[in-house]
Amino acid sequence: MATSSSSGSIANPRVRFAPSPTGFLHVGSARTFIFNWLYARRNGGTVILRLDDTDVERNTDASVNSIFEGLKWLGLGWDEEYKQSERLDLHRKIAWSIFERGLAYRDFTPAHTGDSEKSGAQGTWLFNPGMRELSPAESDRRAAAGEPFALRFRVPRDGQVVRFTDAVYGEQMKSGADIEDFALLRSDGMPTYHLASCADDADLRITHIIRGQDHLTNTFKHVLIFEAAGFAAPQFAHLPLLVAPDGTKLSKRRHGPVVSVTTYRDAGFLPEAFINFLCLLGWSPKDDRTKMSGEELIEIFSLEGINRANAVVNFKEPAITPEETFDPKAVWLNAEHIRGLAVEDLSTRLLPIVREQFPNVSAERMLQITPLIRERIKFLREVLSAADFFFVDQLPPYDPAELIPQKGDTAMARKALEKAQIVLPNVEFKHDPLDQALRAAAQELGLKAGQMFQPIRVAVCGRKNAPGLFETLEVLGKEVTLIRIGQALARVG
RNA sequence: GGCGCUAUCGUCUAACGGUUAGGACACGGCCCUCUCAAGGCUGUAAUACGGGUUCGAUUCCCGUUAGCGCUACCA
Repeated sequence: MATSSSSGSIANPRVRFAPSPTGFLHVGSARTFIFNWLYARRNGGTVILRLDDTDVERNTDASVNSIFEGLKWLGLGWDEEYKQSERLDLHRKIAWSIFERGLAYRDFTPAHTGDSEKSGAQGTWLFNPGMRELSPAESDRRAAAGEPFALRFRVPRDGQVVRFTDAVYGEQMKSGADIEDFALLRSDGMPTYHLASCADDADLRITHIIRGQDHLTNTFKHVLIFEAAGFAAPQFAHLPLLVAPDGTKLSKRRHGPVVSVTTYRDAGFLPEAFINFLCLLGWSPKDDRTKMSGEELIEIFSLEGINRANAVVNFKEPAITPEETFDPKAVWLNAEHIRGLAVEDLSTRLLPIVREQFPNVSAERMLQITPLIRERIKFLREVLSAADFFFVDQLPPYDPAELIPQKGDTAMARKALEKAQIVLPNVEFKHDPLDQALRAAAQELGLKAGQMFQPIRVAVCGRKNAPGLFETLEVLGKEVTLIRIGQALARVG
C-alpha cells in the first residue's frame, strides 16, 4: 500500500519554491514562497528556489526576469537555487528506474491534439487502449524500430488505495481506480512536471512540500512516484487558493495586473506590508493581531494556522482609481506600515520616487518633508501628490475661490493674506512662533483661526487639503511663503 | 460526467460541544481639530440549507445546495 510518511516536525526542514517561468510572478505564487520561507526560517531550515522549466514551449526569459524581480522586491532571499532544465539526466534516470521495476510502460499512442475537452460524459480516462498491456517484447521491438512513445506510470488497479497525510487537509486517500496512468516522460524525452518535480524533491532532500491546493489531487500521483522510485515521500502541506471576488482563480487574462507582484511594487507598496497582507490570506495567527513585522511572522508562523477554504482578494473588478486596484485591507496595511516606519527609513524610500520627477531634491530636504506626509499617504508614490508643493518652484494654477475661508468672502481672504504679509516677515519660521503669531493675527482681525489659516494654506499649498499649516510654513521657509502669499493676493481679485 | 476539497459579518478571520458568536478592513455616527489625515469612542452586519448524535451544536455525522480544484506527452 502506498503511504507517505506523516512525520511531525523535522529538525532542519528543506523547503522549495518551484515556479514555472510561464508568466509573471503571481500574488498566489508569492504567498506560497512566503509561507515556505517563513516555515524554513521559523524552524531553522533551508529555502530552495527551483525553476520548474521543463515546458520548453511555454517558458520565456521575460517570465524568469519577472519572477526574480518580484522575489528580489520581497527581499526575503533563499539559500539554494536550481533549474530543472539542467537536471534532465537525473529525471530520466529515475523515470527509467521506475520502468525497470515494471511500474511504468511505453505508450505509443500519438500525443493528444491539445484540446482539454473532454473525457467528458465517458467518466475518467485511465489509459490508452492496448498500451498498458503491451508485452515487453512488443514494446521493446517498437521502441527499437524508432517509434516515438511516452512513458506512463502503471497505476496499481487491484483495489489499492493511495494515502498521505496533509499537514493542512489531514488524511487523504484515493483509490487507484480513480487515478489515470499519467505520463512520466514525453515522446520527445522531456520529463513531465510530475516526474521532474518528484525526482528533484527527492534528490534535493526536500522535507516539506508547501504549495497550492491545486496540487492536492496531484499528490496521489506523486506519492506513487516516490514509492516506485524508492524514496520516502516528504511531508505535504497544501495551501488554500487565492481567488478573485467572483470566486474564480486569479488570472492575468481575466483580472489584469492586480495579480502581478510588480504591480504592488510599482504602486508604492512596502514589501513588508505586502507580505503581511498575503500572510493573512489563508493563514491566521489565531489572535487579534493584524499588523505584523517580518520578525513577528517568523516567530509565530505555523502550518497549524493555515485554513482550508479559498481566500478572496477583494479588489474591484473594473478598477477606476489606483486605490481600487487593491484589496482595501492591503491598502490599509500599507498605510499602517508606512506610519510605523522611522522618518529616516521612510524618507530614504521616498527619495528615489520624488527624484523621478524632481531630480534636485536633497536627502536633507526630503527628511524635513517626510514627517509631514507620513500619516497622509497610503502608497509611497502618493508622496508626489501629497508633497508636490514643496518641490515645485511655481505652484500650478488653482481656483482663487479656494482662498475664501469658511463663512467668509473675498474681502476676508484678502484681509487675512494682507495681515499675514505684515506679520510673517518678523516671525521666526518655527512651529510655535508661527502658531502664536498667526493666532494673534486672527484675533486682531476678529477672525476664527481656521478663517485666518485657510487662505494662507491655499496660498502656499495650492489646495485646501494639506499637512498642518505651521510645520508646512516652517519647511517651506519665509521667502517662499511670502512670495506665494503675494501671488495669491494678486489672483484673489 | 468522474474524483477530490471547501462552506462564520460585504471581505480576511477567531471561537477544548456550553461565548451577549470575538477581532480587523470597509461602511455610518460622535469626539479631537487650522483643512486633510492620523488617533479615540461607537453603530450596522455572519454560523448556506435540511436531517441526525447530544442535556446542549458554529463546532461531530449524513444528505442537499453552491463554489473551487484535478481529470494533458501544462505546471
